[in-house]
Amino acid sequence: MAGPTSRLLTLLSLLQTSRTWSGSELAERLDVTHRTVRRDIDRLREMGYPIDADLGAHGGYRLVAGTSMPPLLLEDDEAIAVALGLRTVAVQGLPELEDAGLRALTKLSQSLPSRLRHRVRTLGAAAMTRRPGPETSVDPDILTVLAAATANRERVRMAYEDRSGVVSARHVEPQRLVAVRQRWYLVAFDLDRDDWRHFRADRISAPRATGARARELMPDEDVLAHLEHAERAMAPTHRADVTLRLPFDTARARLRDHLGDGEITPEGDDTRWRSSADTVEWLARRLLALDCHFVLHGPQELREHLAWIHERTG
Amino acid sequence: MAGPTSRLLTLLSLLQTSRTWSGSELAERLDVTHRTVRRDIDRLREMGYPIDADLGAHGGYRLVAGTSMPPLLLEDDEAIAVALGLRTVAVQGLPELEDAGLRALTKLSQSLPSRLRHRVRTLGAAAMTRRPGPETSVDPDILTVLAAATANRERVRMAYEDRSGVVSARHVEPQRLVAVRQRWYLVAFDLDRDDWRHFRADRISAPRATGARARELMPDEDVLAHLEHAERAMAPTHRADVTLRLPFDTARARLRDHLGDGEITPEGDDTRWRSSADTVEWLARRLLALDCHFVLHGPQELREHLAWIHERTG
DNA sequence: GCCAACTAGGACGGTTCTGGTCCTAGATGA
DNA sequence: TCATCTAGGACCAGAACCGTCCTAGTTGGC
Repeated sequence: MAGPTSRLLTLLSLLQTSRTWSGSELAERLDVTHRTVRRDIDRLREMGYPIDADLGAHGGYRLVAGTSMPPLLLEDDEAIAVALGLRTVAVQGLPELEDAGLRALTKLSQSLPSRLRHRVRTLGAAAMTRRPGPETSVDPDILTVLAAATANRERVRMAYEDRSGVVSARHVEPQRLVAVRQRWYLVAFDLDRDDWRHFRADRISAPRATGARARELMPDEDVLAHLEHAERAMAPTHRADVTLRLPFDTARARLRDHLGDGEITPEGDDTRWRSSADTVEWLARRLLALDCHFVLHGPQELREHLAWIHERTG
Repeated sequence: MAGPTSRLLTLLSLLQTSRTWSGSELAERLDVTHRTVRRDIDRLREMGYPIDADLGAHGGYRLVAGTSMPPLLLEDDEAIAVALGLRTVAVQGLPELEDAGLRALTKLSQSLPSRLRHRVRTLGAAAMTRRPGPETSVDPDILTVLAAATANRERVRMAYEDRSGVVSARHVEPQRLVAVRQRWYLVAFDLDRDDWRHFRADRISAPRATGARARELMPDEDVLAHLEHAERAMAPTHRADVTLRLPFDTARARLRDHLGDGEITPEGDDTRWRSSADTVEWLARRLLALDCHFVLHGPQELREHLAWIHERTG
């Protein structure tokens, strides 16, 4: 609590409580003079965190939206809420965001104090009390272990149940964890079988990082190619056909890095997009997430579903 | 980017990516010497963020779980994922956590850059494509505006639709925003009617803080009393009867600050709890969130639902 | 229309912190 | 064994920090 650094963090956390603080209040809390408080405020502003000040009587300081995210300083229960929220996003989130959600969740889990970790686990179980849902769901704990091991390039031991229901112990070097539609796949080098394999995350149990470093490396394009056929095996049941009011390049950029995107072709100034999925809900979300105008050519179920959403969201 | 403070934040954000970083890598990234990196690491450790180091060749630093949450440094897409996750937690989350979720969401929304804000909104709409659900849902944006105004003690103008469907403009001083079961209520002083009122959040539209300070103040116990009868009017349809394997005081503490908790009475070393709600799902979650052993006396639907959960979660 | 209560920011000077350049010690894997 | 890491002490010049003065400008209330 001595240096100016931790004081700045405390100051930031106070300002994040979304109320105004007068200089005197802050000075008292931080145990420094008014002058130093203002110098600290200046410093935060220089660091890019915009702080508004109300002049005059009853004035004060307030953190407002800027151009970049300030560090989030969370209380215990807030951290738990964030962790639980991220579980739902990562496991059954929006396309394009499953990945970000999992990254954030891993980040948070890594530094989550153990007393909170336990609460997240029990509350997480409690939160699963709704909607069985057709989607095969994955335990978020398993996902975070895999994500951490992948990022850290550590070997993993785990149990895997293959397509025919046989469970076997595996020793792998994780290469990439990727969401294809609403399923998570781990692409890894299988040390026993001495070859690259992909594993459906919902069939993995009890994974743990061994601490040993992974050695094998696979270029990203090979990872994608490797998943292509998992992709095909899924036999999606709905097929959307849409004209996006987006230039081809923009459309391709927004769809970048996702599998199961189907065909993307230029169509005048617009882009034609044909994509398939298991549910119209998923197609609808994918489409809305693109955040652009579009003309839907089919199928009818998707059109109805979009109309229903439109009606609900105003 | 000059001072040691922003360097420490950068260092923290690097260490949060859940991989190990060698001193040289960090030195290069932060543009300082090895020695300084180690001094920075020491400083972080002194501030209470535990950093593990692997000795020897291929060693490196890694942030591990400690006793308190380090500031979360999020990328753009991660921030969006967190915001979306929190929306679901706050709007239809677990009892005891709706409040924390909303606090965190308000915190984050307040400092969310506008370019991200827009994306959160469209993606949020896309995420609502599932399950109409019986619960009356609230727009998270409305909740955050109300929460910020309440925390900041600012007056609010809004439109309100009363029980009979009549919409009127209101000018109020928000006092407290509280979740009773799965509904949010705003307790506020109505400036036109010159009296305290409570408003169901899902009937509020287009709220905006005027910037003027609120003056009236109501003690917390009065707020609760004021909501009591909203509470009664709800006519819950399920009534749980449970013996909690918890001392009376502990049970009361865990149930503290929540309305609709029904009766809590001591029963030997345990505690008897009778509570009602609209859905068995809610009762189940409430019960599981207590994280204790219990004996269920009824009703049968709840017993079945708990069995189903048990089966699903292993 | 004045005063109290705020933010904003300059000048000064003693004290502390910072961060590079030296070291040496100990752990680890190839 | 050696290369490659972390750990940490000693030194020191320069930078920063922070309290104690100031003055200026803004706002709301009485």
